Amino acid sequence: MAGTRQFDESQVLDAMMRVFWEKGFEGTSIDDLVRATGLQRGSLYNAFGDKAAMFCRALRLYQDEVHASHLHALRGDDPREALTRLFQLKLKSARDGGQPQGCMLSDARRICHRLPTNAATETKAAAGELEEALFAMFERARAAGRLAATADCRALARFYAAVARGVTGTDPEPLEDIARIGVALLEAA
Amino acid sequence: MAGTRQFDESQVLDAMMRVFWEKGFEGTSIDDLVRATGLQRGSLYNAFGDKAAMFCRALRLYQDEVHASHLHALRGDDPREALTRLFQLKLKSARDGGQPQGCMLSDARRICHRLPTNAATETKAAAGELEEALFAMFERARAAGRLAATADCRALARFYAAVARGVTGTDPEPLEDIARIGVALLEAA
DNA sequence: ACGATCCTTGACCGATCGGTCAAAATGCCT
DNA sequence: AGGCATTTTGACCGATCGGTCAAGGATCGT
Repeated sequence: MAGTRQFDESQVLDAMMRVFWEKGFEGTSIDDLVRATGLQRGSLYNAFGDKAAMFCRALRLYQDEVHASHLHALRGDDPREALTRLFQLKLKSARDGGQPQGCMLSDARRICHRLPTNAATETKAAAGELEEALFAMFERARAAGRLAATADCRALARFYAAVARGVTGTDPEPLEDIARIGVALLEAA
Repeated sequence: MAGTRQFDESQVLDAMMRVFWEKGFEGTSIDDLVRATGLQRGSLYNAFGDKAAMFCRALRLYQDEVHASHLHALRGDDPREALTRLFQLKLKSARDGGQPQGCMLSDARRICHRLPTNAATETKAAAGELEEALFAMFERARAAGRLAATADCRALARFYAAVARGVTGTDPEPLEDIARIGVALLEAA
């Protein structure tokens, strides 16, 4: 029963991410993780370090899986299509129902003083990535003539980043409305 | 040193609200509240009940102070003015710096299963109040001819409620941009 | 085959958690 | 003045917290 790793690390990380995502850092106990992963206490500590390190690894997975797909949706220079793709992603995950309703990043920001310093700065940076991706997309759109030359790309990016933050945990039906309005209002800009 | 209340309940509630607001329900210990209020453990329990009850009282204060002012901003039938007032409130509290950056309601929703059932439903209801206030305001605006007759008030309300949720914790400068865009885009609807 | 190395297991640690309680102290009512 | 009700106080409770560790078993290199 020992000598070599008895578990798939990525599966374990996925289980940990779900727990942290759903219950938050403070609300998650090591025993919660033991139950969710099927591993024993000591194995968890041996593999990852301490609770903060476990959270960091789970957070990175969260960013890679959830966040990265959002950034990818904002490719291209057509703002209407890009925003539609972004909202479609949100809608899909809202309909799935499988995932928790909160946002791990917002929880991470609240408790970042209890994390290693590099993770804290990394978290802050990640929180701004969506705005940057939106900004870059809007600038491409303006250069391509799909957006008025006078459009304030920075302000638009900040605005739609706020919308994206605000829809986390929203039910599918209201989310459809929000997506429709979000795209429709863009036409005016 | 006893026999009659030695403290001002509203002051104590205000202190408790700040702690819960900043650290969240799970992240707040009774000792935190003891330190913040200056009261002793037993006095807190004698006055309020248990931790969940303390949180409920603090949450109600939060709703009355913070939430109610937002609802009040949405009076009248001029959507541009109403939204401007709403954003101005957010901007003011962002500049104050005195208040924590998170949203107590979102924390409350996460841990509502640990609260008395009535508080849980009350919390869910409160979370929808802003949307309802926006909806009513947009309907008044449409009736007054300040909004296109074809405007989807429900969808607009849901959209701006998402924006309002999304700006919590945002710095003043980006918030100004968001407010400007939010009002400007409305003109198009 | 054998020692070095690594992983697993479950008991265990001190600290802190939310919550309780009896005793002391005070104010109120008659 | 005197009994009653209420608040304050600080010690105390069992449960749970995050974290550690020695013992035992399995694998690998030689």
